[in-house]
Amino acid sequence: ESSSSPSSALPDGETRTNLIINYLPQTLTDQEFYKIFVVVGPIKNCRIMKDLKQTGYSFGFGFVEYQKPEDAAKAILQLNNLPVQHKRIKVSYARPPGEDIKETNLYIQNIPRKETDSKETNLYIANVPRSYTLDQLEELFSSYGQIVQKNLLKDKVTGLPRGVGFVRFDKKSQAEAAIVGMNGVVPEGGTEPLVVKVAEEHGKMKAAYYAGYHAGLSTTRGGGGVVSSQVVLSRGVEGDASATRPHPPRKQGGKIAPDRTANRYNPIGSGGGYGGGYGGGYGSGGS
DNA sequence: CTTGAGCGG
Repeated sequence: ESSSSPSSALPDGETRTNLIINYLPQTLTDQEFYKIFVVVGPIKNCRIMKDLKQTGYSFGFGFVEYQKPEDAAKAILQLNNLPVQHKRIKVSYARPPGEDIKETNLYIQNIPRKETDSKETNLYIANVPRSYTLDQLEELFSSYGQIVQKNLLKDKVTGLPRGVGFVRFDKKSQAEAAIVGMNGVVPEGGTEPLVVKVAEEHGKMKAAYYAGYHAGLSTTRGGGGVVSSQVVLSRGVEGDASATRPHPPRKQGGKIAPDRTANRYNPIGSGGGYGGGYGGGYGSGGS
């Protein structure tokens, strides 16, 4: 097997100081966040990403930039999978902002520049056969790329499968290929053609609500965008030529449903101007 | 019958 951990390990001898932390509990505060990671070494900057536009709720991930690369590496080893409240956080290298292709031995041309695209990698899948397991769902889509996250919805009361699931790919191109390849396909063990489209983003307000952010924002309009500001000094190589190996499942019955894959809308009203913007970056904590 | 949260600044 050729398992290359995408974000757990660095390509070659590259060093990075910037980490992305996933699966943060909604209730985790910036202070707690900082305290978890500062034990490894001095932090240059860290931040939990939040939707300050409306609710201020945590997106459930954040960034930690160490001053020293060895501390970043240490943090991955020591803090990845660390139980925090009801979750286990994931600590991995953040993607470098820019892409410097160093041609060492090879001439590389026409490399898609932003293949590391991060948005719209999450797919909504309906008409999943009720008998399917998570693994089967993954298997159904695994030929299109690395699946980084998956989920199958169950009925709240009965616990029975709803025939709706989600699959998140590492790259947008993989998700696009999966839509083209799987939308309208009747999977084995199923009777209806799958509906595969880019997932929308609901549940954010709900998450905020449960997190206790519902102070008084029903009519409040203070859009300003997502919290931000942090320094970056990592730049590196990422000659990702990951395989999109062909292993397309067969389409059955020739019964391909017409797809409307361009149905995305943003349920969250886009606010206007800037509102309350408080920073709150941690770091610069000397020894 | 679109979840929980995998990439900003």
